[in-house]
Amino acid sequence: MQAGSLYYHFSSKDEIFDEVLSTGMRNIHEKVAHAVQLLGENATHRERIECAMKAHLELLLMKREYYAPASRVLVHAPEPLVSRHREFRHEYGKLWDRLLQDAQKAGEIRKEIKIVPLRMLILGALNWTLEWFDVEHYPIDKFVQQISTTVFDGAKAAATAPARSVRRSAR
Amino acid sequence: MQAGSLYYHFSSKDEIFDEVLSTGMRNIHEKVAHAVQLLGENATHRERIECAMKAHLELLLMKREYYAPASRVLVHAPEPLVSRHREFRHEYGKLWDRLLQDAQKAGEIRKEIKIVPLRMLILGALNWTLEWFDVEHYPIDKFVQQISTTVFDGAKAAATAPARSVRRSAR
Amino acid sequence: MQAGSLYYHFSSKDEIFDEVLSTGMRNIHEKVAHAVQLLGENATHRERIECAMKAHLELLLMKREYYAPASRVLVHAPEPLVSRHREFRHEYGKLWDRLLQDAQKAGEIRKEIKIVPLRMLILGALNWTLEWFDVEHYPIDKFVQQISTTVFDGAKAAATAPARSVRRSAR
Amino acid sequence: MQAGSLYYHFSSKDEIFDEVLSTGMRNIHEKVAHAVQLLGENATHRERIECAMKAHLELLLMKREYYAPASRVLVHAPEPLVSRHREFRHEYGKLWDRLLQDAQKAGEIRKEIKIVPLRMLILGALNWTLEWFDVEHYPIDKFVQQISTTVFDGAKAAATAPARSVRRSAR
DNA sequence: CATGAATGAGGGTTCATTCAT
DNA sequence: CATGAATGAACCCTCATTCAT
Repeated sequence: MQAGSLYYHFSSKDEIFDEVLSTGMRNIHEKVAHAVQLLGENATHRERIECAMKAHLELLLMKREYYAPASRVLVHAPEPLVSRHREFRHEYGKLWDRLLQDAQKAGEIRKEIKIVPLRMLILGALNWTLEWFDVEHYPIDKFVQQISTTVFDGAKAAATAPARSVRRSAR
Repeated sequence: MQAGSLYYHFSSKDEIFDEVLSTGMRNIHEKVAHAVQLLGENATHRERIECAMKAHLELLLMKREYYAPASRVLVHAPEPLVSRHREFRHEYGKLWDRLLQDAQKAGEIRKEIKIVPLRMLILGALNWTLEWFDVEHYPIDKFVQQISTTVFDGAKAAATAPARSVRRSAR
Repeated sequence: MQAGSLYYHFSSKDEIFDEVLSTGMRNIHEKVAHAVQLLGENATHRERIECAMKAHLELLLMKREYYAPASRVLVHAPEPLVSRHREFRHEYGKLWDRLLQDAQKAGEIRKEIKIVPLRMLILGALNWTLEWFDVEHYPIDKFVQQISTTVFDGAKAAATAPARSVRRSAR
Repeated sequence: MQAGSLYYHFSSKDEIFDEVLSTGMRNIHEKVAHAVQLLGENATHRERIECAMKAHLELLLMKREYYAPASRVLVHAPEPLVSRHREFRHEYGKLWDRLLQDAQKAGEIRKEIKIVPLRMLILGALNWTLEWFDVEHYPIDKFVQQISTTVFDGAKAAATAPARSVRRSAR
């Protein structure tokens, strides 16, 4: 296909951006929602969240050629498009917030944990994989499991000598 | 300053990239190392790690105008430059690995936790803030504290009913 | 036509150089070959050579706007292109050498005359016209005739008193 | 020396051109005049002309790094400079014309030969060497001798069967 | 006298876009 | 629908020139 031919289907590059970006966002949203739904009602909330992580990460890394540029390119798009995209992201964020809130309500996540920062922590860790994760040499599942373990169970050693005891200095 | 003026100081756009990218990397490395060192010997490992998070995040977000484009631009740089940059990242990664390993040796992080994925989780969460964090409306410290709490202590509710026990049927 | 438009047809300035230079060379080669061929079999070798001179000179000077820059520009072209061009020149040189050799074999040029320097003498004289010849004020034919007379018959006075004998004082 | 430093000595690039081009012209003029003069009064006119050819060619090819660009660059210079340079060339041309005319007056060159075209023929052949002559593999003297032989004695075979006899067709 | 630094015009090139076919 | 061709703005870069020191 020649460059000029695009303009029969789209009226500008930004319109293509729009199409492409929202498709990407929609795909990830749908895949994650679908994967979680497939788990059925009997899964624990933690299982659902791990399932969401896995679905998100898999799509991201399997379609890396698509998602890596897309995330870089968004910033150059014109404002109306960026807003629309933020909408989508926001919708998608709500999906995660629901997952996390449900877990919290069910007692699988502590009350003191704030949902939004937790969501950003998780999605940040997941999205950043585009910059470094090597699918060839490390299984996606394993990384998901490690995030889950760290985030849910915590990295801290079992409560022997409380690290707290030392002085809590510096700003 | 006019576009042409740059070429007195640099011989090509890529050389500017190189300078800019490596300066950015060096600055962050130095700032984090320096901040941790200032803590002194009496700090717990967790405190050192929180301090590193804070230093990293502060530089990233205070010089956002610099770091946001830089992270997007790297991919367009010519290979030799990208390699050099990976070196720097690697060096910086080792700084974090040392912090985390020391914590693990000191018993502040569980033996089962793998250091590299943990580092990637933390740095991913930190770096991704460039995409969403709003310095005006939320204090950096607080986000650092939340990451730390989640990552160290875990998001899981206190060990009353083990989440695992819930498992019944699953899909 | 705008500058940018060229890049639909060529991928770089050097490619344009290449096209332009080789077309120029090809045209001159073809025109000269064709003109000589049109002369038919009955022409003397001298006539053929004069005809080649005329064809060469006419194209050069009628398309001066093209050939004058082209000859200046070649030196700035990248090596592979320069080599290719030397090939063409070499081919063209062989055309002249054939004309001259045939004349020599037929006894129209003395045995002692070396063909290559003779060719370079003639082509040098012809090509240098780009620097000075004024088509408006002097007929091309006449210059060709003068070159021919000089080169074939020699500028020397008829062999009455051998030039050597003249040696007296002079200046 | 830095680029800017030139502007203490010259006020523009064209002024440097001017200096450089006229120096080049002057040098060649002087060298040729001097060489001919050194020959003394007893030389034949042909010897003087050969000597001029040799001096011209030697300077041109020994200082090729200078003369080759100079001849290409002249055309890009501003009009006043080009005019001045034409003056110099003209002066130099007169030197040659004198040599040739003297030879003609002395009977060493036939009356029918026109001096100016002859001069242009000779200088064209000499100057064009910048484009092809390989000093490493061929002696300058020998080429001079060959030009001289061709131009003075003519390339034509001794008058046996007059080439003329054939029909003088075409054109 | 020389240099370091800046400037701005212009050249080579890319790229989003347009348009006739 | 698609293509070949052209456009013009913008980018990277060079180079003649200027100027303060």
